[in-house]
Amino acid sequence: MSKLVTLRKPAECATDNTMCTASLKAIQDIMDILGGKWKIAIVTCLCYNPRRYSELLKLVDGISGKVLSRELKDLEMNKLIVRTVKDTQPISVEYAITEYGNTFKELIQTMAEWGIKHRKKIIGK
Amino acid sequence: MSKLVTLRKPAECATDNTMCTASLKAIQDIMDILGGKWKIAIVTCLCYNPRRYSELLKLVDGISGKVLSRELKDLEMNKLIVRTVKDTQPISVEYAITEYGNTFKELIQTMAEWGIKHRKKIIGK
DNA sequence: CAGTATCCGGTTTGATACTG
DNA sequence: CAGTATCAAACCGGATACTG
Repeated sequence: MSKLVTLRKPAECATDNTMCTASLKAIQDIMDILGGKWKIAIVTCLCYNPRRYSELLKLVDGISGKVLSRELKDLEMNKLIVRTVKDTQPISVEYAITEYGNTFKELIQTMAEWGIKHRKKIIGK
Repeated sequence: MSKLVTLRKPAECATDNTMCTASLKAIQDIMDILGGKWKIAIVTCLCYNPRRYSELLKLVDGISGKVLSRELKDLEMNKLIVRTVKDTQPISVEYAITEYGNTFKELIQTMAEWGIKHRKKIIGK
C-alpha cells in the first residue's frame, strides 16, 4: 500500500532527482489519458453538461468527426465519460462525465484560471 | 479590467454553454503553451531544479535533441523558463524555471497527484 | 558541451463519401 | 443522427552527422 511518489515542498527537494523522476512518471500517466490535442477540451465540455455527439462537434472548435469519435472511445475506456444511447427517433447518443471523471474538474478549473492569467500577462499586458 | 471568464460551481452552470465555451478558450490558451508531448515534462523537471541541456536529455525519457531544443525555445519565448550561458570550458547552458513559470508548480502537483490516484484505480485496483 | 541540418519513415488528420 | 471507411497530405519525430 506504499505510495508511488510523494511530492514534497520545493525547498525540500531542490536537488533531488528522485522526486523529479517520480513526478515525471505521474505526469506521464495523466498525459497518457488526457494528452493530445483534444481530450482535455472534450472533458472540459462534459464537465459542464452532458452532450450529444453533434453538439460536441460544434463546441470543440476544429475537431473532425473521425477524431472526435476516437477520442470519445478512449475517454470511455478510461472511465472518464459514459456513452448512453437514447431510444429516440432517430437515435441519439449522450456523452456524460462520470463521477470519476468529475474528479478532474478541479484540475480543469485550475488550468482555465492559469490560462486566463497568462493571456492577461502576455497579450493583455 | 473585466474577467475573460468566471468559473462557477457546477450546479450553477449545468446548462450554460457560454461558460463552457469560455473555459474551452482558456484551456486552449494554456494548451498552446504547454500542450504537445514534452513541454509539461520539461517544466516539471525544471520546477525541481535548474538543469543543463544534457541533463534534460537524460531526464526527459525518450526525447531527442532536436525536439528538446525546439521545446526549450518555445518555453523560453513564453517566459516560462530562462536560458543562461555559463562561461565555462567548454561552454555550458543552464535552463531554469522563471518566477512566472513557477506559478505552474501548483498545477503540476495537482496533476501528478491525480496521475497517481488514477494509476491506483486502474492498475493498482 | 550545446546545439543545428538533413533525411526520411510513421503517425495523425481532414475531406469526403458512405451506412444503419 | 451517429458514426465508419478510405485516401492523400501534413506533420512530427528519430537517427545521424555536423558545427562552434
